Amino acid sequence: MNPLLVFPDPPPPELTQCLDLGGWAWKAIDDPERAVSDEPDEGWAGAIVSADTDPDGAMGMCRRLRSGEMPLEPLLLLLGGAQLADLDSRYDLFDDFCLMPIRPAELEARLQHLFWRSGRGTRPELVEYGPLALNLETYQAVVDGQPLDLTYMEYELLKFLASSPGKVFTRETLLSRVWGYDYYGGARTVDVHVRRLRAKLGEKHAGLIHTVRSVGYRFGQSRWGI
Amino acid sequence: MNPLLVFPDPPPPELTQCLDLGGWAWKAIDDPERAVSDEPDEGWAGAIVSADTDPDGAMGMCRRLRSGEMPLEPLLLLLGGAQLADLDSRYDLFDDFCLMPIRPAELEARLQHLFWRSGRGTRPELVEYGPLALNLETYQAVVDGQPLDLTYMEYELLKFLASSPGKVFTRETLLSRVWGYDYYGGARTVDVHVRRLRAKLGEKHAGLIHTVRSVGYRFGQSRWGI
DNA sequence: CCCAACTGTGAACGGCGTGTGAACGACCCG
DNA sequence: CGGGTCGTTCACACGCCGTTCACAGTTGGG
Repeated sequence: MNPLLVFPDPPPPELTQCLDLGGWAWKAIDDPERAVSDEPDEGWAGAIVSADTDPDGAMGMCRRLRSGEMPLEPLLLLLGGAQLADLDSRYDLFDDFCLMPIRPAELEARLQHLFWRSGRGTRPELVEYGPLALNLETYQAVVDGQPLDLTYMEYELLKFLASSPGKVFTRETLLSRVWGYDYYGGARTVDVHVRRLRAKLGEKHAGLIHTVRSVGYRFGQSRWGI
Repeated sequence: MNPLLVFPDPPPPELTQCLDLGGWAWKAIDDPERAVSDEPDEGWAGAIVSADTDPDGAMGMCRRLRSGEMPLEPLLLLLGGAQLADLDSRYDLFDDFCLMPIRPAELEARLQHLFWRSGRGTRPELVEYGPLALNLETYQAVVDGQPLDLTYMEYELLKFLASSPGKVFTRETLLSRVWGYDYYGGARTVDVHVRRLRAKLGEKHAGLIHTVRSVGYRFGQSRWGI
């Protein structure tokens, strides 16, 4: 997922701890200018501004993030109970707030709720390996920036393989995990799908899927560097 | 000001104390039916649902208040820290939540923020994507400057799809999010509505709604990342 | 070097998911 | 009560896509 913009730098340790625990990507920024210059290619997923150490700087940061031609959303404000009075008639500067000290479960719920509200739902999960990237939300696959036109089963198979790079799967395992536990069909089905996947991956990347003779298939380099 | 609907009856004393202190008008309701029958002439200003004594009843109340043809907004949910886990994927049932025990200043700020949002809202009143534009206030849809004559369900479906361009939605997801969480009906309903939407969008823009075979539907080009 | 086992490949079949037209039923309005 | 609108359901046809098969190609061991 795109990283969250976090202010200030360094952020409160209890905040970073919660974010890391929840699996959120984030990047701390101290200077409003950096919000633009250091913006990731895919843009910010949102922002968390902590007002505990530098309230004025925090509110200034909110203003800057909201004033541009591309207002940053969603924006979560962290503050102490004593700062609640300062919020009056400044409701345009943030989308939600959370009182310190942080309760991890509350922070997580507020983030989830914010992303749900913003229409993006929960964060899109990505599966990446080298030149290959799978977006589980849009059902899109990309190699070297080129989108792949995969069918449903091709996508599911590639997703399963790429989720465990280096691991060898037997045909039986693939059939039961990708096709379904109760699936009963020929093992050659896997071969054919692998062949089509390699064809669509292109000559350059067909080698991403290795054949392990007498065993099955493996995605990506072996973990032992073979 | 119109009164706030408060659940349950009687509400927690610390809640009524806060509301009275802040000068909010309110009226306690214990039966979801009463939400309609006892509705003031001017309508409810919003709702506060407390889940501390009867969590299941509270969630049921939220559902009822949100399911009608006129969903009640804004809705603030009060709950204990232990109930945070139950919120998962129920983010459509409330607009904001507040942890117990209540801190008066926080409750006040959340109410103010909620009413600010519902008034001039951070909520986008426009949904735009390429040649398509939806005016959420006037329920009007426009493609290439040409107004579309959409029915209610067509509009809701298009709005939901266009709010998350690129994301693939299963028919089940669309039924639960557009038609309602408790809707039970055939998945082919979605197909027919999509077909009519494509027809009204015209041959030129029918492709805005893509079919993702074996999965569902997607609006717009699949953008990478988001 | 030879053979057996395994895998890649092309083609063909068949199932199933989807598009489409039409009909039904609920609801509103005159 | 009758006409119209809108949402839902049904039946059917089409075409994609998963599966299977036969055969050619490849690998590795004896």
